[in-house]
Amino acid sequence: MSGLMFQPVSSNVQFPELERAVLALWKERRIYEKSLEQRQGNPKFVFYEGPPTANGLPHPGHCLTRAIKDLFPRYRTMRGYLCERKGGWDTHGLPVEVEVCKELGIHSKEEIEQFGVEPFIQRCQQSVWRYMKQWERLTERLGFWIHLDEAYVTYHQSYVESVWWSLKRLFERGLLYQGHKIVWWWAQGGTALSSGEVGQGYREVADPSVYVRFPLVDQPGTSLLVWTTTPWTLPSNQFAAVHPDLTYAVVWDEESGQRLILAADLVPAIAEKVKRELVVESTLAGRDLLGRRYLPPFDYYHAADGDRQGRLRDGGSEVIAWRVVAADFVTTDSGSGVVHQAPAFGEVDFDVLLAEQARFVEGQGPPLICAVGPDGKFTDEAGPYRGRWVKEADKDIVRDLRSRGLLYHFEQYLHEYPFCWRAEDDPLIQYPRRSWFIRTTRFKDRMLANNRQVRWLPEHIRDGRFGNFLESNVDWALSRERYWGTPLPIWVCDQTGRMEAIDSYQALLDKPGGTGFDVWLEAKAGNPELPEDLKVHKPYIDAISYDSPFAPGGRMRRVPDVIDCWYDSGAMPFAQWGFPHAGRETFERQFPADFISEALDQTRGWFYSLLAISTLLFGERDEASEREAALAGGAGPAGGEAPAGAVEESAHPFPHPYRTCIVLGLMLAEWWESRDGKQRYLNEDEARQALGDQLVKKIGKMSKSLRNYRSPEEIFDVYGADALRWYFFANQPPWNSIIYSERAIKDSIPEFLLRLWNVYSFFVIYARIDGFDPTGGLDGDACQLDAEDLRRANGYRPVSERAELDRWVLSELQATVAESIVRMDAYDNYGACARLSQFVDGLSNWYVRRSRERFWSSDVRAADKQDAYWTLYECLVTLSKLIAPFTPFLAETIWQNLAGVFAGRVYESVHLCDYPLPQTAVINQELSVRMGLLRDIASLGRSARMEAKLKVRQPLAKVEVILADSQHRDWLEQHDGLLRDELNVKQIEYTKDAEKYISYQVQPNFKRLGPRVGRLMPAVKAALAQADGGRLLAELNASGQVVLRVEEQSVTLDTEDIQVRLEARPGWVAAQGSHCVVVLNTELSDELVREGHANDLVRLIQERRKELDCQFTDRIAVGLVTGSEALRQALDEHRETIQRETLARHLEFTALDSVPGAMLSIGGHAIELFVQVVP
RNA sequence: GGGCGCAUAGCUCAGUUGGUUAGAGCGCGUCGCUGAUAACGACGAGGUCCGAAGUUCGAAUCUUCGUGCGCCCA
Repeated sequence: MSGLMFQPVSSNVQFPELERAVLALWKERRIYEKSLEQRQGNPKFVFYEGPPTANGLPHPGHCLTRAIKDLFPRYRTMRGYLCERKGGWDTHGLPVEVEVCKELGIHSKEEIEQFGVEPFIQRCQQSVWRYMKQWERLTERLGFWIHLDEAYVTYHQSYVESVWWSLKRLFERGLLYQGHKIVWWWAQGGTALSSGEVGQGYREVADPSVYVRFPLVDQPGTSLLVWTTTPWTLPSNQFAAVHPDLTYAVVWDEESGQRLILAADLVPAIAEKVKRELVVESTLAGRDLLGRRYLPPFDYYHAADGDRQGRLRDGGSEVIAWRVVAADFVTTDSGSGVVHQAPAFGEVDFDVLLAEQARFVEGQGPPLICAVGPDGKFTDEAGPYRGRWVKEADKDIVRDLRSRGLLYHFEQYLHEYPFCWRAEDDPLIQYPRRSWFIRTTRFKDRMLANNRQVRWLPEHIRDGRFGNFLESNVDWALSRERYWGTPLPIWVCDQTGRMEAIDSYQALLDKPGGTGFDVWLEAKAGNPELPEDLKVHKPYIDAISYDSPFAPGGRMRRVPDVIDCWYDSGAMPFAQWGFPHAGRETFERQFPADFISEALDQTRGWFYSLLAISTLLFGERDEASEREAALAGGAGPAGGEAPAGAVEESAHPFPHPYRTCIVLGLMLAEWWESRDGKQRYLNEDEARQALGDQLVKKIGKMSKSLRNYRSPEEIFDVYGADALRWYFFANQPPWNSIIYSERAIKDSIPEFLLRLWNVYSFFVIYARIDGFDPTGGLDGDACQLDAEDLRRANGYRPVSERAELDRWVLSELQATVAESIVRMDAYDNYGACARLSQFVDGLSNWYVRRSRERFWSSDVRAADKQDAYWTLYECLVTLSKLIAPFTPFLAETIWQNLAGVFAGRVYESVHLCDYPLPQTAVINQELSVRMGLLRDIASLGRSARMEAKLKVRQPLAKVEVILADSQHRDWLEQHDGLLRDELNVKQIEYTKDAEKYISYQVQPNFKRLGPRVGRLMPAVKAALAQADGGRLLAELNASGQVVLRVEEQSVTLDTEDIQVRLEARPGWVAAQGSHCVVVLNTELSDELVREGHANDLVRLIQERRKELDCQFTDRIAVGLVTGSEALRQALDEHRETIQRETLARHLEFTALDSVPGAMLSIGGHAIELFVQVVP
């Protein structure tokens, strides 16, 4: 015996307090580290951390991600895998620059340059960690075990050089190229905006809406009628687009004396606009217009190139521009059905240009025309408009068109248009920028093949959102004209324009004639605090140049761009280890990931960047693609350098870089506000108090500015991390959108945590009273307190020798173990939680409830009592392991106490234990069914009592139970003690022939009969319903089958082909369930009534004990004064029971002088009750 | 405009391969229990399973169309 006792358990549990103690324990004993050390050499479970940006406060959504990211690694670790968890931080990108700009009170790139790129990126580097402490605190408090101190950081030199290596590989294989990209451009600031930023800046504005005539070259007097809302793009016009399948009309406009061509469907609308009749002369298909030449409204380019022809790839030649082309995006929703194309200022227009260029022999197609400079002002090529800000020139352009008779109609047009979110008076324009691209489109099929191997949860992501996204893949626009990011490692020869990629700082140092390294060295000398990692960043890296290998005297200088920070994050599988410059082995070991998880918004973010980069770099070998890649390499900008031989080494079979990906739903906020929306509350009660009924419940996006959610810290402090975790895991599959509802989080406490706590507390209270000691006889190492270990202890009897209830609950326990494993192996935390919850409910509301008396029994040594302790102990210890990945704090608290009595002979933390394996021999399916039936009967009995208004304290003489199926009857009869007790009746009778109480309704077993009788089903159903159920059953029981005549056919049914329902006949106090009917005998004898009175008194005394704050073991004296002789006799008759139940040493029918009495009533008789604690 | 998803009780959500009494929690009502109790438990009321059409002996579940909402893209 250890001599140790379980620590007393507070019934007033404060989970947050317990959790803080657990955190301290983990830290002090290095439990997380030990959980890894213990699994060294075991199979790997590879987890990748999707790097959060520490450039903002963590919010509740991050709690969900981090909770799920903790759950499965914890689970797998307990299952014996080695799951290393390396943290990571995403540190580059525009958001960081914006943060710093805010701090400096500046906006534009110009201002950044004035401030100085060097101090700017130094500030970016410092800014990144601003919220680090909060992130770390949240991570730890939530119980997310991950190595933060060894986290990868995307701006670190080793990380950047890994990224460089990968880009060099792509470059050398011809997969990195320069092209144009049409971006939303903030001309005043000289920068492109991300789609997120653009989305923030939409406002409704009035813009000109103009209908312009484009006269046809070969048909004087006839014009295309072209619509645009951006007149300033007209000088850069290159084409007019029609839909080939639309019908176009040639109309005669009397007033202008012109023929116009426009979509036939739009003729009435246009006629109404110009308020005159347009006579349709003829119609033609859009395709018939293709190739027709027109005169653009401005001839700045047309004057020189209007007749220029180019050779086509397919032979022949064509004019390069100013003709009608086909485009699918043309509709008749608005405009004229003929669309002005200025490829420089619209993405779809640009695609049209690319398609046109592709038709021509290289170099002979249409160039990109752009009469606007990056400052948003017209260039010299735009004649009189040169130097004018485009939006301001609109008016003059319209005036000009009108004066030349080209303007057909003008109006104002209200629409949403984006403005710069940092300078709200500045409209954005679409504008072409030189940009670097990764040729991902060439790998579309391989990405799709890779994607098909990934296990997506939910499954529809694979072929749905993500699959579709891959299908519509466009080349990855990689470069950013910004400052704080991984520099694009391309150096260009200033003589020949030829380029090469660099994969490390050392490679630069090794280059002949290298200069510019001193810029960094001087900066470092001036400020020794500067992190070494900054030397691979702008502006230091830009200073480095070296001798060109391509031309004598030429110098190699870096392109100015940095890269998209999504590329950084997608490179993490190898870059986190510095691969291939370092960490080769680790990378091979930790690739691919078994499991990743992020929210849905990462579909086009991290999920894509990971898959794309991985497929391009490590894709399966496939000869066709290799050939293609080699070919592309030949056409690449470096000019035909053969790819280095590294791909073959690192080809991996799909899927990679992740095998399983849980896509989490978005998290929504819940709040209440006044009808006018001015007052906002996070809590319904508060809202109700302030607003009365004038409140509106809102569910919507979380918003920092609305402050419509509570901070995670507050939730932790009030309810605890386990409550939040359980809410996340148990309330919905993780991919559903989830409402961050304080109420719901709070509710997860009584539903699960508190219920389990109460069972645990119950156990400890009695174990302490009775001195139950599991360590007795259990010498040596008790390991993790498995059944194997416990078996050796004194008083632990084989399960088969224990009471039915014990065998039942242990069977349920093992079934729960089995199912939890199946579910969790399938990443189904929701299903696992449901099963765990169901078990705890059974444990609390059936096992403990029905076992109470065993724990109260005064015979401490009795085997039955010992069995009860062992059973409950095993359930709780096993549960603490089962719930450990879900609610690690509660699990640890329970383990520390229940296993703590072994003082050093068991694992020091539940998180070092193995996840339990099911003892299948203990699972008893039949017992489970039978106990279920028993509980059903109990429930029906209570229902019937309720209906008859007979409270449970009033004993009844008898209930009768009629079963639809007699299969389990014998067993039920033998085990009716539980039921008698639960229903408080003297006798339970299973009536065989019960036609007195019920009628039988026979229904077909649809599932079984469906395939056999098919169309006859309704007739069979009717025939069965009409038949005399009792006779039918009797026949079936006698002969095993029955023949039915239905629609001239005979159908033979056996016992399995039917389902019997029972219906209680009216006139009885009864309740019917699907399998049985319970009938109550409501006759009350005097004797029963007297017993009821005694029960009433017991309850009154217990209540009094509680008021007096009695200890569970306190003995009392009871005094009773009543004027009713009948009541006095009744109580006297049961005095033994009363005294036993209430631990009353004395019970006298006199007042106790030393304490005040309480005036009460039993069965309508007044009684005064005195209770006093006695020593 | 396209893609994906969602729509089930007053609220938040489950619902296995289609099988005939559609579930849980909260809230509400009634009652009970209290020697586990910031409690807990039982019982009850509460459903056109968004609408329409179809497939089928049978549809919340499968198909098509529509409506509304959300997300992503244009």
